Amino acid sequence: MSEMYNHKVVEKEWQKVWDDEKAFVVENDFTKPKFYALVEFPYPSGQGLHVGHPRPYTALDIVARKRRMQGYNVLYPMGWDAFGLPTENYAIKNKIHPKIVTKNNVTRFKEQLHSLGYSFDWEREINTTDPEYYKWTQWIFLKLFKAGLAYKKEMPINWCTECKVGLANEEVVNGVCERCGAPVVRKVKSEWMLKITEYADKLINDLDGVDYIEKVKVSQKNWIGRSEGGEVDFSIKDKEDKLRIYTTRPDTLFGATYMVVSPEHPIIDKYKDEIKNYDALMEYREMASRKSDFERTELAKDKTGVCIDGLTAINPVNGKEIPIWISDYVLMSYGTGAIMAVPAHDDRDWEFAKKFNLPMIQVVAGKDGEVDINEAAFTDVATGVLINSDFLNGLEVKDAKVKMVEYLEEKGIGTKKVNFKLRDWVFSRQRYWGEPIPIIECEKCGYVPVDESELPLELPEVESYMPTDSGESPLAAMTDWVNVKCPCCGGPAKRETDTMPQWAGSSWYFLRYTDPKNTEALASKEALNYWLPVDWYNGGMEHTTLHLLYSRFWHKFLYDNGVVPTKEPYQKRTSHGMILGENGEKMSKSRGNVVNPDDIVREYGADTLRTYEMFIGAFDLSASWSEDGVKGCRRFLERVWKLQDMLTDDMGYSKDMETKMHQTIKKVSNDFENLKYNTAIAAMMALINDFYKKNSVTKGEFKTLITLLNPVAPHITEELWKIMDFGGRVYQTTWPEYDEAKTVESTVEIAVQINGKTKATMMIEKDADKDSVIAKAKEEIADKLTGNIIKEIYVPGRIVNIVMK
RNA sequence: GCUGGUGUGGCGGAAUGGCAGACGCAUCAGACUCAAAAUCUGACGUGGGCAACCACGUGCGGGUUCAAGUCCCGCCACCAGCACCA
Repeated sequence: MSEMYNHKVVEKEWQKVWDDEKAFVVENDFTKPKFYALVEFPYPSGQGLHVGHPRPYTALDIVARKRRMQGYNVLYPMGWDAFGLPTENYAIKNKIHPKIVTKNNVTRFKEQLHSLGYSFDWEREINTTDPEYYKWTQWIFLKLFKAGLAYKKEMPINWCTECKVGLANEEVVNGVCERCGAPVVRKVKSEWMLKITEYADKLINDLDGVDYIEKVKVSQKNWIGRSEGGEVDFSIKDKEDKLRIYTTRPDTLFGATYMVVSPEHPIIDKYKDEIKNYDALMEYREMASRKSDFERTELAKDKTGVCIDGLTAINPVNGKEIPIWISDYVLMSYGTGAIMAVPAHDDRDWEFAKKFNLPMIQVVAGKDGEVDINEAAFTDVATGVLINSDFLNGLEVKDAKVKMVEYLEEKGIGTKKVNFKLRDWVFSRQRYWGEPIPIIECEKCGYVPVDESELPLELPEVESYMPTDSGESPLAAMTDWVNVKCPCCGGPAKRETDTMPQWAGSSWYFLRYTDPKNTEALASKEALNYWLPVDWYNGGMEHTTLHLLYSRFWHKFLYDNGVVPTKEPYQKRTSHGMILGENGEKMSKSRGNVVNPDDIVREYGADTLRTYEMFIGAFDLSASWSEDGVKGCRRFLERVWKLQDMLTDDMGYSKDMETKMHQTIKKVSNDFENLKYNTAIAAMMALINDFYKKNSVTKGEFKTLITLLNPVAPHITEELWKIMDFGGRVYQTTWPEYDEAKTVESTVEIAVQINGKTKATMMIEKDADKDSVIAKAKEEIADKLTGNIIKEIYVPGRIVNIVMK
């Protein structure tokens, strides 16, 4: 009898062997086919690893291990996205330097990951807070600056009242801070911005060439928000100036009955003296600016506004005079900050017109059926036909749009125009624990980049990391560090004291893994040419419009500057679902449903945890934790272990198992590549159930099973391999092959149906001809063939269906 | 409101248009045991029947098809993301 399986001993033992043998250290051997698998590197928080982390890590570890066995040179690296607020806050609270906090957290995380037996190449470990790493983050920033894509701007920013830091639009969720949940208010500050909008078109178009799961592509496209329309100039009565608007519905121009400009629109100040109700407008503007984003959206249902008394616009297509209003539903930051209002065909304009009793003109009719614009705006572009619109009458909406734009261009009063929702990236953070922005501000020379030779510009040691209410970074108090000579003119100058956001270091980390110790460049050309693009990148959906978009932007910029060889960083992107608590709710301390992976590893073993997380359900859907499920997976591994006691010496497959073996190899091989880990494991469970039924397994069958299972449960399978004396290691063996011909049974059971309902089953030779199968089927159900047979259907190897009346 | 996704036993979940419920969990029974646990074996959608068998079953209502969980049309519920973007 075999000994009991002791995961504590076995797992430690093999983790040490893999380390000693440098089993997963990858060389830049450019002659072998490469496979670059990437998972999002974690933020090393004080809480340690969560059971959610192993799900994606195990999934790609399985693929990485399998691909190695298939002869690929596999890069599967890991590192630390270690700048960030929680570390800084912890440091402030406990008066420990963030550097030390980070180091401790990284040590803990690394031990935990190590205990799970991942095949990461730890010699390529990177850390975004390492000056040798962030030297290149700063280098990329300087390149962006020199290319005019980094600029400083006075702007209202999203200010988190709790973190005391400016946030990117993407970090504000429902008007509160994504991280701490405190309200976000507007605050005007001078901030570094990155012109991601310059790449808006490429970021959308190049999605066509990559293999991302559909929902990621869709949400990136929605976030970038490309819309096609036109800009039109409306004259202002008795004035030189024109009021330019943006619209996606140029076809409805004849239906414009008033205009609305944003409360901040410059036209108001320009004609201050002629506007009779200027004070009222100012009051409205003041009120609008005081509202937080949250309040603005909360109050969205109720439209507010003031009519400008003293200015009148003229509709350029029919010369009609129409009033100009201000309202906060028109945003200065999108389009031109002014719109033409067509209440009959736009929901927002309709609400506004209803509230202020403004006229409506219907210019689009339903193709068939009446449309009552007094009930609601008619916005259906698919079926609408133009009316009351002079030369557009009778045209469908899409043709009318084209014709109107042609007309406007011809008359010189408008042009075709594409707009995006995407805004430039707010890149400044008023914090200590981030990459210093390598810029010096000189009164004479303006913003001067730090010379490349001085990189990395290291974070100075400061006394206090406390953020300030004034909105300045803690670095601002470091006068020795701040006051420098201008590299340009030698005069007195000051360093930038804002730091970069956490997204900076993670925007290019996958490049560094290809050549992590390079001191001359962020990575060598050879390494980049060989390894890029990342073949398979898995990460959370929550990063779709943040990290994923930002890193694609940086990569495209680097591509345009000849630094990287591919347009896109990632060839394939998948996303895992969340792991919920036993009660089906999100795991959190306050809900008391948190499972600690260390406990599971201690009690059941890493292999069990890995197997369970892969078996739990469809990879992309969220799944609830179940300790009973964990036990079931442990039981499965023990059943594999105990197969040792039913071995026969045969190194091949037994005759009755041959088909099943080939089927299983095929299923497992395919499922591992297609995120169907649960069914791959189910297939292996079914296989060993067969061995148990026979109480017998050949050495050949066992060897194949061990190899197939190895990517999921690497420790127990290495141990079994050693006990069996199969030679070498599982990780060095080759992946089993299957013979397609042998995956098909020679005799198969098929169903016999009458009118689609199964009445019997029977065994047939797989290549028996139709007539004999049907004849046999009729015999099988002879007593039930009571009516007239209309049709006889035979789907080879599947089913016979007799259609009867 | 818009976009995407999901809906199948007591539970987690399987099913290239071809025998719905693989695999696992829980439950029940048997074997082993003085006993329990563990382990092994078996049963396990619902209703009816001693039975062989019959009927009904994949959120709801229609449709296509010899055949629908799967395809089409119309709904409902839940989850996620976006949301005054003209």
